[in-house]
Amino acid sequence: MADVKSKNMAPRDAAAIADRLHSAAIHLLRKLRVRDRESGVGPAQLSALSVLVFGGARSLGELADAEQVRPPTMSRIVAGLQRSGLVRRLPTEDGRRVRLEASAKGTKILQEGRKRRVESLAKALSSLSENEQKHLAELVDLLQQIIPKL
Amino acid sequence: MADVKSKNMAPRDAAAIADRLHSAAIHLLRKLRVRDRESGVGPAQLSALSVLVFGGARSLGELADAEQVRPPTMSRIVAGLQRSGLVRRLPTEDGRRVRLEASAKGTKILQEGRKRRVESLAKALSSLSENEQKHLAELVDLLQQIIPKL
DNA sequence: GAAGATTAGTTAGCATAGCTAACTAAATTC
DNA sequence: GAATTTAGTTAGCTATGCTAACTAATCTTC
Repeated sequence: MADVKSKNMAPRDAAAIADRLHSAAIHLLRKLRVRDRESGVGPAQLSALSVLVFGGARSLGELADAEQVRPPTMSRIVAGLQRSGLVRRLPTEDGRRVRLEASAKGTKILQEGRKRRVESLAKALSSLSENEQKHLAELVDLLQQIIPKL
Repeated sequence: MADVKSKNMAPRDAAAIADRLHSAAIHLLRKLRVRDRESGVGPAQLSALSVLVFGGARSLGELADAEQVRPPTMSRIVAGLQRSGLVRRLPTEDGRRVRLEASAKGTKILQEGRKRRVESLAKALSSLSENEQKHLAELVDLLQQIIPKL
């Protein structure tokens, strides 16, 4: 097919994509939540923990920025993580700041959750062709590229 | 040019994909939430309303299934929608069931939200190439295929 | 170096949303 | 007609989001 550069994304297609992407994200998370609940850690806590585990230690404000929530919200999320022994707070030279880092237990719990998600995803992916599976992997890159621009 | 990194999906990459998809969905929704808040309707209410607007009227239990939440949760979501005049409840032949349908106001609010999301998405998409934009639409197709299998 | 301004984080208080358990009311089954 | 099943609600818990207002530490400014 002579598909060409002139084929632009018509405005009405953008609307459909936006709606479907929105809806897909909501329902994807609802499904994954089922498995994540096995960890006994809430979704916001799990996501914040994942930043610390994969991205390294940082301050509360930095973590709030990374998670796109307000400081009071992150303050409570971290309090929960600390109460469960998944995160440690260490003092810094700047007496106002705290340094947050994942504990061994926190790292372990996160990796177990990761394993469960991979299981679920692998099962779901098995309904797609090899090609589609590889394609999906590439497409997640695109999603990650546009999120910071939203 | 600027083509997505073409790497194979080795088994160990499945973990990375699962994590990134999970994280991308979380952060996508956090971004969209900012715009959605302008509607004055919460995310769960907005999503349920969208099912009624685009999918048509149905019972509370059916709506709960579509949204993958428990009946008590949907009961409260619908109560909020009704309180705001976005949804109507009508009796059915089966006295236990209710028929839920979006009101004109509900439909209008949803479409305004859709417009805002499209604006945001279109802006973000503008940083991608033509080709990448088309690919993103395919990603949504794949996501919609795998979500029911999760 | 003290007064004031800024910055980091917490506390308080409100709303939404998720769950389970236990209830009411209607329909179906026996 | 009694018992069971089904649809939805109510009550009560937890987690997450917000803003406003606070404390404490640091930085600025004179």
